[in-house]
Amino acid sequence: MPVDPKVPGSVWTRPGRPQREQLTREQIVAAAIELLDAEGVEALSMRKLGTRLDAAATSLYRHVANKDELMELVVDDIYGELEIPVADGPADWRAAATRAATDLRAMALRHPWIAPELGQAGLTHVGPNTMRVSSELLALFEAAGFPAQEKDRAMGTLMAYVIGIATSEAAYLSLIARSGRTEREWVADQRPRFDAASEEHPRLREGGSAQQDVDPEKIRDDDFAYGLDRILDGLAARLDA
Amino acid sequence: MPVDPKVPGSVWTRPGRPQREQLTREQIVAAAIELLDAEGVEALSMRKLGTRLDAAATSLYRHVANKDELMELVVDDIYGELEIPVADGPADWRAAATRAATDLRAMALRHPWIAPELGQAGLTHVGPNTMRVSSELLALFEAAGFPAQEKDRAMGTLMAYVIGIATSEAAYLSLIARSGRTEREWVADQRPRFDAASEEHPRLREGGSAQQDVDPEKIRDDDFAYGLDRILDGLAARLDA
DNA sequence: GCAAGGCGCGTACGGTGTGCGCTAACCTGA
DNA sequence: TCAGGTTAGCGCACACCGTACGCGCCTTGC
Repeated sequence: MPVDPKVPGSVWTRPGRPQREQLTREQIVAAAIELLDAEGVEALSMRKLGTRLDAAATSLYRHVANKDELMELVVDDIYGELEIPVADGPADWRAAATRAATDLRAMALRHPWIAPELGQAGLTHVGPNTMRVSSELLALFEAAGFPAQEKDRAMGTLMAYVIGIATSEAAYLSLIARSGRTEREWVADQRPRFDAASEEHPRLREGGSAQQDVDPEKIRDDDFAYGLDRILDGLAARLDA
Repeated sequence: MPVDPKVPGSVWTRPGRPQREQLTREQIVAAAIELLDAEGVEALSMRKLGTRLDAAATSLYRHVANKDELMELVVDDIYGELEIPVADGPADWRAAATRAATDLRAMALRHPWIAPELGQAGLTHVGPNTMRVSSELLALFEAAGFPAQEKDRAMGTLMAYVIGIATSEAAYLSLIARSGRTEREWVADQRPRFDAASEEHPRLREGGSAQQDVDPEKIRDDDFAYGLDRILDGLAARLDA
């Protein structure tokens, strides 16, 4: 006696509201982000997303053209988390750029699945948040004193660095997360395998063994800061010339 | 009267050699690279790959644990295309680093599907070519004069930049390739849409409109070289200090 | 009160990665 | 030379995937 097949329109089964409140784009994007954060990019399927919203998979297509477009919306939504500082002039440019780059990396590590998508978002995604962030970053380099032909390149350099490093870190962290261990445990577990494999490439070992007892998360933070400083040094030198 | 179902062992149907020459890992990897170069990463399926090798999809699993492992092998194979120059000392370090970075970018643009994978190949992939390249790059930074604790970081900075920029470029070029136009045509086609979308972000337009008639490929080359020079400037400054 | 349009959904199609167990060919040792 | 064990290729099947299509309900505008 399945009641499921939806009896016509009995007032009793329909609680005033349309029984199934409207699906919205915002809802869908938000649920997709939840799912992505919780289970990663390969776990996101239209069916699972539908289930999470108490809807059929195909219902989503009324609000989103296809899965690729959904990912574009999702990426743009995440860009909304970013607040790019305003530089008042060359004096505080460097601090502002450091903060912007640090925030961008932090954003990518909060949502590790986003890193590979970030690279693709340059010219091809034109969502409002993506464009706002680009524009604000450009303003930052403009305030720094970069001439019109160079501010794009300077921004591109910084962005490429952050995206590159975040992609690597995110992949590494996802791997660890899937293994169910903490980062420290994982590093310790992998050492023998790593040592054995690097037997004929002794150079690969040196760096790591020196700081065997340092918190791996701090190492990553410091590595990022090191590269960022070098790049800002290089850009600053260009400004002075 | 289908002869297909493999008559027992008649000497006539079996031409001395085992009728179906052995599948090998190398063959599979080579065919996968062909397929990836020709049709991109989302077109690579075990079934298609099997067809290309006149084999059933499941036969591949005798030589490769799963698709992810296949991709690891493929990435390492591509790394084999790289030849990292040797730096004899601080004097020619910069030229060597420039060549290594340029070659790495060229490799990624020859095989656009590889860029997103590159980021993930850091610590998690330990193939022979990947490790050789890492080791040779480290040697390069060592010859430059970076102390032991810093050469890893210096290398990481450069690699992150190249991977970041190559990921963006590869995504952009793949998009264009799928559209069937040349890069120049595509850029021209997109301009109206781009202008409209950037109406409220005028800064986004400036950079592009100045060099409207320059070959877009040259622009990308120059942009890459610009960032590379800034980063090497920053690293060199560190060496001097 | 009625027509029209939007929306959710069931069904279905053509794909995907890959586990399982069969068969036939090969290699080994006696 | 032959028996036995090991291996490689394969057909089948399963559980999933993205998404096109068309039905029927509900809401809205008149």
